[in-house]
Amino acid sequence: MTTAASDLMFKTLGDPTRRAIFERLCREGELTVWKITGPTGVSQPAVSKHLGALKLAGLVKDRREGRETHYSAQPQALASLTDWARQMTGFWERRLDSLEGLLNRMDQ
Amino acid sequence: MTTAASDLMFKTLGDPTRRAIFERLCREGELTVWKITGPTGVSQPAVSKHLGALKLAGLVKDRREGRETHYSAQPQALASLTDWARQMTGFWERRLDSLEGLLNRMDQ
DNA sequence: CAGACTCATAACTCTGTAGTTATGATTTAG
DNA sequence: CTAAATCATAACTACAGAGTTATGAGTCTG
Repeated sequence: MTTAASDLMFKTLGDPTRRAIFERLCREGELTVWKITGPTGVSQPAVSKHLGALKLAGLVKDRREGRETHYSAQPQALASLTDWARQMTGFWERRLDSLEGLLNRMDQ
Repeated sequence: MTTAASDLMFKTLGDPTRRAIFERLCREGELTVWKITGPTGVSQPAVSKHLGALKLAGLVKDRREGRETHYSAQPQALASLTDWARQMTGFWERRLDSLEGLLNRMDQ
């Protein structure tokens, strides 16, 4: 049960600001905290906290270089999310299949 | 930009209780509010509110029958989620490709 | 019709957390 | 060495929302 992983994933990506930061890192690649803070509309400490949460969920990694920290996205982490979705759809389809089977048996 | 759809999706599935309800509907199929309330550990009004949120996000549909309401999962709605994930991974890979191309050109 | 059942809504409380400002720890520049 | 720059942490505030109880609306039973 990877529920624990996807649990943290959903919780982390639930916040719009945090998700916007992650999206930008996916589009633009590695960025410093300063550059990320720019268009977000929130303060630098707020951005740092969001980056900390994303890192805790394994969605980003950081690399210190002098006095600046570079963050980059780790989209592979989204696998636990798509896995969960696939699993949910699977349960649903299997139910349809068994229903179909039942109807077929009733037909005979 | 399907950001609006996936925005609501993430927000809705962000709550553990709500996600547990959705998972159960995927596994067990159509259920009444009463049956859903059972193992959740929360009150019936709380469950009703969660079901309302799930319905608003298009993740479940309801069917009234006498004095009881039957809810069932709509896993197709998860498409906007996996689409978003695919898009994010796509941005990332495209960046790797262009980096690779750049390195190749520098090699020559 | 009276009463039990199922669900939704209203009104309210309370906790989690996203935001703030202030400050400290490092690092670069002059 | 002093000052500016970059980021993280601490302490605090404020609000969204998940939970509660109480109640209403609609439905079946006897």
